[in-house]
Amino acid sequence: MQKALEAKGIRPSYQRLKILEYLAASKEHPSVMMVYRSLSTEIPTLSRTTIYNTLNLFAEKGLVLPLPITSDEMRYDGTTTQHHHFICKECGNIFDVGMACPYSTAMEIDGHKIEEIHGHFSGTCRKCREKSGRADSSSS
Amino acid sequence: MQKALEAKGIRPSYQRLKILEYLAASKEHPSVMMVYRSLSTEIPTLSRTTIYNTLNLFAEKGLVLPLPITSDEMRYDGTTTQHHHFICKECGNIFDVGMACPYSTAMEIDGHKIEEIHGHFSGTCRKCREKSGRADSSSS
DNA sequence: TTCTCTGCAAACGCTTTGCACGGAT
DNA sequence: ATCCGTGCAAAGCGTTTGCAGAGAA
Repeated sequence: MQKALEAKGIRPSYQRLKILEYLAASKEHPSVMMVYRSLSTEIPTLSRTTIYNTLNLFAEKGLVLPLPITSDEMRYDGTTTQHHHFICKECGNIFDVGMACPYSTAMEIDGHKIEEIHGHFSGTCRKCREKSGRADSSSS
Repeated sequence: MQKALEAKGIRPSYQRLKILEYLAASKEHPSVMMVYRSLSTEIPTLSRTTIYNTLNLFAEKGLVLPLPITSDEMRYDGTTTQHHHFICKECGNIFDVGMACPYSTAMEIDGHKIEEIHGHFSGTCRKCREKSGRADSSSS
C-alpha cells in the first residue's frame, strides 16, 4: 500500500496511508464526510482539511477518481480502471458497473480528443426495488 | 415556446419564458451565472434567485437536464433527448455528442433499473488542439 | 382578495485558504 | 535548521431559504 504512494511520488504519512487503505477497501465511493466519519474513531485528531488535501493530492496523481455525480458533494472512487457507475435515486448508493464500454480513449469525437470516459446511470437499485415490492418490475 | 411551459403545467411568466428561450437557443450548456449574465442586460432586474427557482422547476418538470459535470457549478442542458457530452479540460466548453449509445432505459444492470443514462467524455476539444498546434495529434 | 412569482438579504454546506505547530530529514 | 504535513479557524462560493412587495386571476 505504501508502495502505491511512493510509486506516485507521495510521501506515505500515517493519514495518507489510512485514507488510501480505506478508499481501496470501500465499495461505497465515499465523500469526504464519509471518510471522516469512518476514520475519525480510529484517528480522533483527523481533520476534514487533511482529507480534502489528501484526496486532492491523490486525484492529481491519479490514485483516485473524483466522481461529480451528485450535485451536493464530491464522491471518490479508489478504482481507477475504466468502469461506469450506477447511482440509486432512492438510497443514494453508488455501484460499480462492469459492463463493457464501446468507447475508448483512442477515439475522437468531432475532432475532440478523448482522454477520459465517464458513464453513469441512475435509477432504482436492486435492493430498493425489492423493498418497494418490485412495483415497477416487468417480471410476471 | 409558451406552449412548452403550459404543456408541463408551468405558468408562462416573462422571466420563465426568457430563460427557456435562452436555454433552447444556447449551445453552451449554461450555468446559472451564464444565464444571468446573458439575460441581465435585457432584464436588468432579473435576480439569480429567480434563475435558480426557474431552473429547478424546469428540471423537476423535465424541461431541462442538470449536468453535474464540473465540480464547481451546475450546468443545464435545454436538450432533453438522450445524448452524451464532451467537456474540454482546457477551455471548459461543453459539446453535445451525437454518438449512438448502446445502453437504453429498457436495460437492467445487476438488477438495477436504469432510468437515466449520462455519458460524458473529457479531453481536449478540436479548437484547443488546433490552437496548441496539434502537438499531441497523430496526424502526419 | 387570494394566490403565485419575483428578488433582496441572509443562511447554509461543501470546499479552499491562511497560518501556526509539530514531526521528519 | 529546513521542509513538509497536519489541523484549527476563517473565508469563499454556489445554492437554498425567509420573507415582503408586486402582479396575475
